Amino acid sequence: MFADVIIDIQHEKLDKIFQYRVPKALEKELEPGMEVLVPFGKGNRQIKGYVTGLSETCDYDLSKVKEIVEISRTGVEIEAKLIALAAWMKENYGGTMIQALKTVLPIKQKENARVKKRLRLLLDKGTGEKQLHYYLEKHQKARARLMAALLDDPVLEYELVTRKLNITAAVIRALEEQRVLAVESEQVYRNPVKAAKEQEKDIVYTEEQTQVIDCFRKDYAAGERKTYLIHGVTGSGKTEVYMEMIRTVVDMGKQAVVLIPEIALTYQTVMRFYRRFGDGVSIMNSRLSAGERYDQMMRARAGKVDVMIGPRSALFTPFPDLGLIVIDEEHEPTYKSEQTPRYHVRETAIKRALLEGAGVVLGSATPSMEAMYRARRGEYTLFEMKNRSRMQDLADVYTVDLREELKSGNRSILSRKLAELMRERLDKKEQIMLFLNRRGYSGFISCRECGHVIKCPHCSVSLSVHRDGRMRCHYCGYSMPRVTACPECGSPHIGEFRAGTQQIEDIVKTEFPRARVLRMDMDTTRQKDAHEKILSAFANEEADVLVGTQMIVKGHDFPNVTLVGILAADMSLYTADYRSGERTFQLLTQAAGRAGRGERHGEVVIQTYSPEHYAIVTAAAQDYEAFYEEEIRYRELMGYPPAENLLAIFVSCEDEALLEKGCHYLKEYILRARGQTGAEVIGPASPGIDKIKDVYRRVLYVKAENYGALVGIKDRVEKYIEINSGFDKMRIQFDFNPM
DNA sequence: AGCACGCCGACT
DNA sequence: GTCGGCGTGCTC
Repeated sequence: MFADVIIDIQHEKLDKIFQYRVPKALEKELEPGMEVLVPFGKGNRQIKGYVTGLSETCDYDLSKVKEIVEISRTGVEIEAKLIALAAWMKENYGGTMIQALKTVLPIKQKENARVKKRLRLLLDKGTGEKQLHYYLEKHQKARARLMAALLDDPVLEYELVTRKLNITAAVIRALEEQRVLAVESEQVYRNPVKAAKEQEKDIVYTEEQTQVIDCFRKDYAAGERKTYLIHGVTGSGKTEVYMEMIRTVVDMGKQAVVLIPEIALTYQTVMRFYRRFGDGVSIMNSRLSAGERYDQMMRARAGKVDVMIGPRSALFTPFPDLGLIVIDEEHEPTYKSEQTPRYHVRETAIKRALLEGAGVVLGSATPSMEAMYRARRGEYTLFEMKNRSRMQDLADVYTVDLREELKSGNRSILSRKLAELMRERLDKKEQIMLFLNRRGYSGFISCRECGHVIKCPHCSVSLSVHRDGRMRCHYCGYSMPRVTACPECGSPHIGEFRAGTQQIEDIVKTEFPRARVLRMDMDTTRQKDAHEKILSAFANEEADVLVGTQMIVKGHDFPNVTLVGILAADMSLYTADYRSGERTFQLLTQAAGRAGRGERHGEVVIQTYSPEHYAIVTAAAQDYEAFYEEEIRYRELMGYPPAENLLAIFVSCEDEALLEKGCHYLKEYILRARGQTGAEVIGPASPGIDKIKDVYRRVLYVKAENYGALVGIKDRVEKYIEINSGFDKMRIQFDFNPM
């Protein structure tokens, strides 16, 4: 028997799998995930490694294969479980084991911490120069080079020295022994936020909250570990429920992970957890350096942390006894990784919970179609929280038909209704948010008179305009020449939808010269902290109107905002993918939730060319159920997730002709390999942008009811491209149920 | 990362 | 010749 082992050394060149023979005595015992001691290199020095897999065959020169020395018992089970999770991720999302391990294991991130290694000169200027002359005399070029650099700047980055100055580790070690320099590495334990634990006054829970908490406690005490979905409207007090659940597991000596979309990780949220759990809370965010992040992970591993709060990556916190995983704002697309392995946090969290005997809680005001679908099928336990805990009523929502505006001669981006309400607010000194939803916008064609949008006849998604003037489907590759008149009503007012935040800012300034306007988009937030600055300026009422993209709808509470204008709901409604309706509903619901968070009543204006579209009708009525029913019917009809499963295969290559050929062969192969699974192959098509940095890109979609069938196809495709050298020059990536 | 090997200039 | 420094390549 042979074992695949990864070596616990942080270096790129060793970042691969080594095969070892398994001694007969260990055959029974050895399992993937175990830490082992293996001989390595010329001197057979013994080092730590992790077993990632076992096999009967070996594809390396047998005479060179060495034997595992022993199973090392020092490494606790923590890593073993995470490695098992990595193996599952590799299997279910594609990519290599190394890629999976890198996303899962904190040890591998240590190399980032090492980047922080520095060299410090220990000699003063005079002695240093003498030393430099000595090296020059002795013709010790490398040492002289390093010495000269150190005299210029007594502290140098390790990385810079080895890369730019071409100095090997041997030279650095020699000078270190001579006490010429010291190698420093940052190894300080830090807890980024400190707060005294305050005794929070006894919270009074609503009936709904109590019911959810009690049900969870009962299950948990009975040893039942389930996945719960909390569908709770904004303001229903989900966070208190999470905290109470976490309390339950923490009191049992277990730990909890709380996942939050990066953007929602505000000071306010974090402080609430601090007040409740004191120093046992630890936070991960993108602001932390790799070293700090590693420290956090090590603190968790050592049992010094009870609750880890953070985005996606916090899911892999190496807790000794994980009890609960909470995923807040479960529907957020940031929970899907954009790098291989393209895992989804929801599915991966459920898998981790299963491996470690933990529970999972998903929460959202607008649950994703996937989560609700599973809940309806009984895979998750569903809780509904329909009442706001503080006495706030829902905002009034007006839908404005932009076609009517055009007919009555108003060509402005601000409808008469919106302008009128804005004037009213400005007089009352209340604040306004104008929201231009551009996420995923991809240049669709729509008629200004009747609202008709040009869609793919096969896939029922919008066609996108390309540079060559044709309109294309990003799923199946269907294309047609750009139309000049509306095929429905014959109107010539048909074209690409264009509007930017800049333009809107200008219009607001001309129409309301006295209003103070702030703009928040990619341009104005490029600088560090600009994001926070703009939001706090608006919160301090330094401006009357905030114009922005989707980034303004998350996080902060603005009690003085009583009017929210959604300028063009269609922008997200007609992005070229099957999730556009869902995304629009979520964004509109969230944006509407921004109005009237304080004492005063809020109003929302939704401007659209498609007021009859179900996503808009149901969002205006704040009716999730109705939206879900309509949307799931569309998904079922078209065979889109969650009704069926979709595998995207991205193929890229510098040679366009080769790429076309490769895609063709790949499609042929999949058609043969699919067998009786009933899988369908669509494409190849352009994945939106068909060329990045001179590398051409295509995408193939495989649709199947059964997820396992897709995994099977992925496995066979991986083997097929490995065997056929024709694919050597192509890069192939898999993405299950892409977002 | 850390070890061996081979190359090269300098010193005996 | 030999010695030590330095760059390179390899590790199942």
